[in-house]
Amino acid sequence: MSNAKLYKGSLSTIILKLLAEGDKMYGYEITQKVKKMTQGELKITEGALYPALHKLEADGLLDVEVKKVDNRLRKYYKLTEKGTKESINKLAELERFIETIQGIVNPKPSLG
Amino acid sequence: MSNAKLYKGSLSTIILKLLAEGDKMYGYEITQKVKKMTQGELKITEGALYPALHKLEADGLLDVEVKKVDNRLRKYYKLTEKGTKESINKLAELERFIETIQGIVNPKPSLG
DNA sequence: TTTGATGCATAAGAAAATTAGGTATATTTG
DNA sequence: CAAATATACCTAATTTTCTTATGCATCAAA
Repeated sequence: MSNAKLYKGSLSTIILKLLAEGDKMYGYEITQKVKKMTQGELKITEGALYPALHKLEADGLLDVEVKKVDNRLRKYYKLTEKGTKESINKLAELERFIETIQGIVNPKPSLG
Repeated sequence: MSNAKLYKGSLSTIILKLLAEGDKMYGYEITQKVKKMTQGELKITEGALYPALHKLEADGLLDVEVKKVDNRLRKYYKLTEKGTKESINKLAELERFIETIQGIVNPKPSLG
C-alpha cells in the first residue's frame, strides 16, 4: 500500500486539508480519496493512517463519530475548531516548505 | 540550528543537488549555502547532515577529500559517477513528490 | 469457496530526523 | 585580554513517523 517515500511529516497535514474541505470522512475513505486524487501516486498505508488519526484526535484537532453502515463500522472524523485553525497553519507551513525546496531545486542565480 | 520541520527524506536529495552543480563542497559549507539559498528558512542541523554525508559516501555516491585550510580540517565531497546518476533520479522523484502534494493541496475539481 | 474489497486496529522494526552533547581552531567584540 | 561567536568536524540518545506484517470482521464477486 505504499509508494512515495518522501511524504514523511506531511500526512497529518494532508488529513487536515481533506477534512477542511467540509465533509466528515472515515479512514478508509481518506486512503481512497488520496489514491484517486494522486492517480495512485500516493497510497497511504493503514499503519500510518490510523495512528495519525488517533493522534490528531488526542490532540483535540478531530472529533469522532462512529456509525454503522451496511453492518460495518465507520469512524467519521471532522475538524474541531482547534483543528480548523491548525489546518490553516499546517497548510501554510507545507506550502512554504514547497517553496523553500523549489528554491533549492530550481534556484535563482542571484542566491545560488 | 533547525527551523522548517517538513523536509524529512529530502536531505540527501538536497545534498546531491548541490553537488551536482559542479563544485566539491564541505559539510559546513553546505549548511551555509542552504541557509542562504532559503533565506534562513531551512537550517540543516549537523546531527542530520554528517550522518547523511557518511551514508552517501558509504553508498558510493560521494567521494571525500580531506584538506587543511587555515589550520582547520575540511572534508570536501563530490559526486561519484553513481552519485551523478542518483542525483538525477532523486531530483525527479522529489519533483514528482511536489506535484503529487500540490495535487492534494491545490486539487483540480475533477479529481477532488 | 475463496479472493478481494471494505473497515477497523496494533506491534515490531527501520529510517531519518532532533536534541544535546563533545573536540578544536580562529576571529571578533566588549 | 577574556569571552563569545564563527568555523569545522563528530556521535549518542531519543523521538517522530513511517513500513511491514499482522489480526479481526463483513460483504460482494469470481
